[in-house]
Amino acid sequence: MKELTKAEEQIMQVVWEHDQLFIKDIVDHMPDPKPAYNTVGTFLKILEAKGFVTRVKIGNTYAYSASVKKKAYTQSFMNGFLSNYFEGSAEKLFSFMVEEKKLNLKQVEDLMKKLKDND
Amino acid sequence: MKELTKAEEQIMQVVWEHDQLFIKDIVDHMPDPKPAYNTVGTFLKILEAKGFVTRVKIGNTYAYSASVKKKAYTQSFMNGFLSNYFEGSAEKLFSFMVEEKKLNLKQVEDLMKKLKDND
DNA sequence: GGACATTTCCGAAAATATTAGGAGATGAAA
DNA sequence: TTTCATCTCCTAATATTTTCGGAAATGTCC
Repeated sequence: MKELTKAEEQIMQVVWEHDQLFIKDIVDHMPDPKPAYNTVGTFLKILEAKGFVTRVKIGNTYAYSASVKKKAYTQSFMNGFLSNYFEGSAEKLFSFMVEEKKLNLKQVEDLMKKLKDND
Repeated sequence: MKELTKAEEQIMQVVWEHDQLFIKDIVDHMPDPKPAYNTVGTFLKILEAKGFVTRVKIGNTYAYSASVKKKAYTQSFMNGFLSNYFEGSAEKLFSFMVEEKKLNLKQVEDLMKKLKDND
């Protein structure tokens, strides 16, 4: 899976939030300082070439939507993160989060109960 | 905390693995294709300016070591990852890892026992 | 001392990423 | 039908990142 650059990722974050949207909608949803309309257009072309978005003509203009799901990208991004910082081990990341107080054990227990019920 | 670019990060990964080392040692530890000696030197200068490494003169040459600990950088990198992909929630990342079969519940239970004992 | 290897420092070329303007097309508004 | 706004496509400037060569300094080996 191709990687996203910072600016590309920002666009994708907006695209992922919506089913389908026009360039101007993307601009609207971008955080300030908003990029120029054409800047977003350029990135969408790049993202289309990389296979991250597709567009369809609606009326006389194009609407864009994500072709790579956020989940899939997250997955691959996480694998990189795991391999660079945790020797590829999710357990190590888990322990790290507990140590760093991102997760506390009580929360984990509750979550585990819920997850077990989903089995 | 400043961000590392891809190439800078690769250097840091090597520096983090060792207490202190010379440019040529870093080159040796880089994955193929190994960068030129001077390329590594340039990155070390950048990394020093960014505050990630320090150097001390040993004999007539410089030895480098990390001034930002891997743990600290991991922490800040993870926060970015969490906020971009999990609305800042470590619980969501945890659930994601379980769903994606990176973690299974048995492993987590075992780990939790260990972590509790450390309290 | 002269040849060779290593290191440092400076500078810049090459590659990549980011930003956006201009021109033409198209449709809507007066 | 002229004018205005919007959208697309093409193009290129700018900024950042990545890569490394050249020259000077220093030490080593005969």
